[in-house]
Amino acid sequence: MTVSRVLRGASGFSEITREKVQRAADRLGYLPNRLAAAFGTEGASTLVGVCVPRLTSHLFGEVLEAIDRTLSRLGFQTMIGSNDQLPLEEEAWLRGLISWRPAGVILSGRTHTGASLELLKSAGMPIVEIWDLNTTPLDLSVGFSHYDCGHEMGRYILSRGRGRIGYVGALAGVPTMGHRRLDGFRAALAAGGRPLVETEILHDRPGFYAGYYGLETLLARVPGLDMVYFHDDAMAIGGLAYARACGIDVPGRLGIAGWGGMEAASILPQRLTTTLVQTHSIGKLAAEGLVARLRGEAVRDVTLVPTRLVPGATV
Amino acid sequence: MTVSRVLRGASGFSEITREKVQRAADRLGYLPNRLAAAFGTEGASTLVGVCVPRLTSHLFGEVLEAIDRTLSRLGFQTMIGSNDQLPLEEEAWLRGLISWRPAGVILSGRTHTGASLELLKSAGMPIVEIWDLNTTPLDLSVGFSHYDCGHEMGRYILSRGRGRIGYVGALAGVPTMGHRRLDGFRAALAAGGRPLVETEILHDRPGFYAGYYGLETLLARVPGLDMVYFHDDAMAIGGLAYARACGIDVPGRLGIAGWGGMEAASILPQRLTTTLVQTHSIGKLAAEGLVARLRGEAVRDVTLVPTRLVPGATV
DNA sequence: TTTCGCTACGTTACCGGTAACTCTGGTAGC
DNA sequence: GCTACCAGAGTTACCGGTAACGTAGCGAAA
Repeated sequence: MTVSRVLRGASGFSEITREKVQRAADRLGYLPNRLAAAFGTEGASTLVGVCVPRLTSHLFGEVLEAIDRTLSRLGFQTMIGSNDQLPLEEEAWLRGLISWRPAGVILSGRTHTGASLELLKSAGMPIVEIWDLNTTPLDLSVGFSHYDCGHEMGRYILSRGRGRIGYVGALAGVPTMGHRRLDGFRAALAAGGRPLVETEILHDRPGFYAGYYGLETLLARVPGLDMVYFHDDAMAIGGLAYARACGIDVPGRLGIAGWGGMEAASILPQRLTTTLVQTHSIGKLAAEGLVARLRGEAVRDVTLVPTRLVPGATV
Repeated sequence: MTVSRVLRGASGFSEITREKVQRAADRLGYLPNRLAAAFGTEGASTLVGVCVPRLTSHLFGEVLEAIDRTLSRLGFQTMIGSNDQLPLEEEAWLRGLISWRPAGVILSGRTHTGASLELLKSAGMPIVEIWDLNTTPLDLSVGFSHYDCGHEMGRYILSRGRGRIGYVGALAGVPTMGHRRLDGFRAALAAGGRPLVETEILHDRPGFYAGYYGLETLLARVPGLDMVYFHDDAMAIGGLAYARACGIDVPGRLGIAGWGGMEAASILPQRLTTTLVQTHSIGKLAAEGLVARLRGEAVRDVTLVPTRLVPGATV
């Protein structure tokens, strides 16, 4: 017990004892068994589960990195999972996670299966929903509104005098956040009296190729478009590449806008019109909020991390 | 015990009992406590630690995703860490990991501190070193030779008649694998009688900006270069952007080559000369090798995953 | 002197799954 | 009829850290 108290930094031992214990621990290379601690003591786990749609996305990579660094600085370990935006995958991962009795969990998105909700409720741990802000969160939410991103871009595009507007998306049939941006975008255009003319939503994951071929397909179907909004910057850059390859003048004949703020986008010959997201802040705030809740501190349950529309040279 | 046997799929129970147990488990929503299993029983952990340099790199994202999917398919959970290529960070992470008594660990790179080696040895678990192939691995190694990548590119560039050759790198002072590629590159050029003229190794992380400014700096110092090899594709694309911005003819006046195989590189106006890496194979083989070792199956301890130099239109 | 309160340290029990062992009833082999 | 064996089920102990409680020793207050 005395050893346990010393190594945990609890109280109830003398300075002399502390030193003796510390020396012995160092000499033996003693590593405490967190498994035993987490197992034997309710609420002593330092394990946090984080589920993101993909591990290959640069944006989510930044979020994940911010989460991992923050958690590890606060003495926690990160267990990851990826669900390809599929709630059923999330549920399966959650089942595996909860059997480790983690201290908390960070989920991306606010679409969860009924079974997931049951699991989360019975686990009784802090939950942070990130990325797509949930104003009525399960527990905590940190993020922004994808709908508003799309809506803001719609209004901006109208203000630039565009009238025949299309959209190129990805991951058709999957409840991805891009679809929420499209909803907001569509609503803004309709409100401005210039409804969205056509969409091309591929089944592929978002990426440069998908943007390239998506724009090709869309323009083949509706040649007269003067503006295309893309699922994200990677796709928009692909679209730009297609336009350049076809000799289509951007922004003269065709405007292009993306979303997400990709480093590559800013050193293109033309700066891409896009929306910047504070990935690092989201990850950091999510991790800090989770830990604050664990410590019983007061936490704001809904944290909006603002995005910023950056006018470029492509609209 | 009977319940434990049924749920583990061990033997020693009748079909009738199996069904009764299964029904009761389903009805109660029973989730086994892996913490208890891993804690109480030597070698029953299904936790695997994975340490990568960064979570924001697309290449490592692919590796990580392949690892995570493979492990999760085989019934394991992934605990991550990132070390920014710093062996000391790896050591700190390793200390935290081992206190969870994991089943195994996957490390990227083969540079480890003495304390890390001690920790790994005393933990006595399977270790997979990935990415940079270690022909005398701690346990297993899956990857390729960065030296050979650089060497092959050096020979290729000489074969294209280039003579005044420079290099733009990143993460100066950090023992990153890019430096090994540079070593191989330098050796190939020296062997061909056209030694490397100059290098510009930034302190920044690799990225588009770094490539852009790195090339600018390098050319300001040595204007007469006719070829520049970059740390990776992201930086090479940044370099291409700089060349385009300055009206430098690529590949006429300046050749550019990258490394890593980035999706963006293949839809640029010019296809980038680069080296493709089979990230997915590396991740999958690493995870499968780890599990095979855990199961006591025979495993090849060194697995070379070949890379491929792709001649583009920029050299 | 007695009692109280405090610090420093020790003892016991518990968390949940499972290895190792024990027990029971039925059956096959002699 | 007796023994050996086995499948199916139960019992006990253990993993290591820590909450809860116990105890010794000492100074201060009554």
